Amino acid sequence: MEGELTGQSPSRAPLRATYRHGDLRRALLEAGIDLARAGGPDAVVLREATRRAGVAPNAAYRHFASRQHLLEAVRAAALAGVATAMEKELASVPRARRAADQARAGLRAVGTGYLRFAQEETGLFRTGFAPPEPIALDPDPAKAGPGGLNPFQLLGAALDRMVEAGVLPPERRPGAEFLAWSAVHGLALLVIGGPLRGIPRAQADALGQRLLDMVERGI
Amino acid sequence: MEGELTGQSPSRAPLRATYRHGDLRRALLEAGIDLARAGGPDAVVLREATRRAGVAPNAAYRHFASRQHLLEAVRAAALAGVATAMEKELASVPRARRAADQARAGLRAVGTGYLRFAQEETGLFRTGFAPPEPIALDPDPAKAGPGGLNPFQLLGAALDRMVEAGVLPPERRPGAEFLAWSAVHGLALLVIGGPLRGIPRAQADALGQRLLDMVERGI
DNA sequence: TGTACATCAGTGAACGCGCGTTCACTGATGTAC
DNA sequence: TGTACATCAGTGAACGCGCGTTCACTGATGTAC
Repeated sequence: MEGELTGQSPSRAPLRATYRHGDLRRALLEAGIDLARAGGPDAVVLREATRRAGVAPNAAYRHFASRQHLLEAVRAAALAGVATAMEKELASVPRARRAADQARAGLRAVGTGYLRFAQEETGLFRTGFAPPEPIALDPDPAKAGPGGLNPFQLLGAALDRMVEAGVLPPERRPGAEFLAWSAVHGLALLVIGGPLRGIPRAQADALGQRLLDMVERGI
Repeated sequence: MEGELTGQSPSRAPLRATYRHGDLRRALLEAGIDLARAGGPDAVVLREATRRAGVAPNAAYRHFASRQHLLEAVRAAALAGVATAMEKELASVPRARRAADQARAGLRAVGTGYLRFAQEETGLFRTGFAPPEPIALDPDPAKAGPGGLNPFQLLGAALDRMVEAGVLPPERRPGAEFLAWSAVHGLALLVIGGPLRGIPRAQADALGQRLLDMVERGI
């Protein structure tokens, strides 16, 4: 190996002054996230992650039992990113006079955050929701945003608030998250990899709002 | 190579009496479809297709310029399958008295066919709509059902009939296919690879109908 | 009807690829005395 | 405060894998004469 401990490794590895890395787990995870960001789930490659961390390929096994485990950690981070985008959108909702308007705006914000993340972080989004592995949205904190809720929980909470505000009849509440989620998820995919790929951002956003109109009216 | 020309090749290759195969292109395409059916797009592997056709690996290059071209042909077949499922559902719609009901039932049928195909032919569905390649729904006849229309065109036609029947205001028609498609596409993915994976068929169908209610009401 | 020949579908062997993963190891670290 | 030692994070080399693809070839077919 050229570059020994202190030298530069072949590809964009950070300098390292010591034999020990210091925080290899984090470094690998972050390399994995970068890879996913740029190329989606298939781009999350163990060897490349170790290369970027400036470490031998097998060093990864001190921190992840297999490539699959690294990928899982990256997916959790991606979902946390979705949650964070939703929370950000929620936080920017202006305070409404009527509770009904407030609740509706909340659901919109959740959907908008989801769509925004899909568009701005396509690779991560695809990694978070990559088939064929099932999407597991358990309450794992690794999948949550700063507020502690994961994307699915944020959506559920928004719907709960709609029921409380009297905008959504309680008998329609059960399962409603799947209807809303379906619509938004589908549009996200059509925009990032479907026939709508590459349409101007403004147009995509307009379509997103129209879709949210449909959900609000039809749910 | 064991088995020479007339013998059996290693894995499930059909007997072959002659040096020439006869219809290798079709055989490879069908092997590719079987592979996609069982394992999605990544399972469409050139070497395995040739194995199944009982032919040397490089023989494929007489008929497909590369693995990508074979995959493209398989994807077209998958989309044609979606169109066929839609047409089948459309054909089973009972004749309604009012044009409005008829038009609404048509849109429902299109959506139902789509969801049914996703559930019954998951691997092919995923192949048809696999990222990261963009979904290209041009009027290629290879992507059409027996009626000559591809899935996107069938959806558009159903929406046109809704406008004619006065169920959908004409000013809402432009872009409406993307709203409807988003909802149905999203649900399909949640059911085949998402948190709804593995729910009982009846329940999935019920959710599908509820989703179509939402679309009908909200579009 | 028979023969020579061009065509081109399929053969057989080989390539380089990067991957995930295993092995026996080495050397930095922090802790117990 | 100094030293011996256990721990275990990272090393270096190697593996087998199946893949897509290229090469120079061979032999079945149909066509022109």
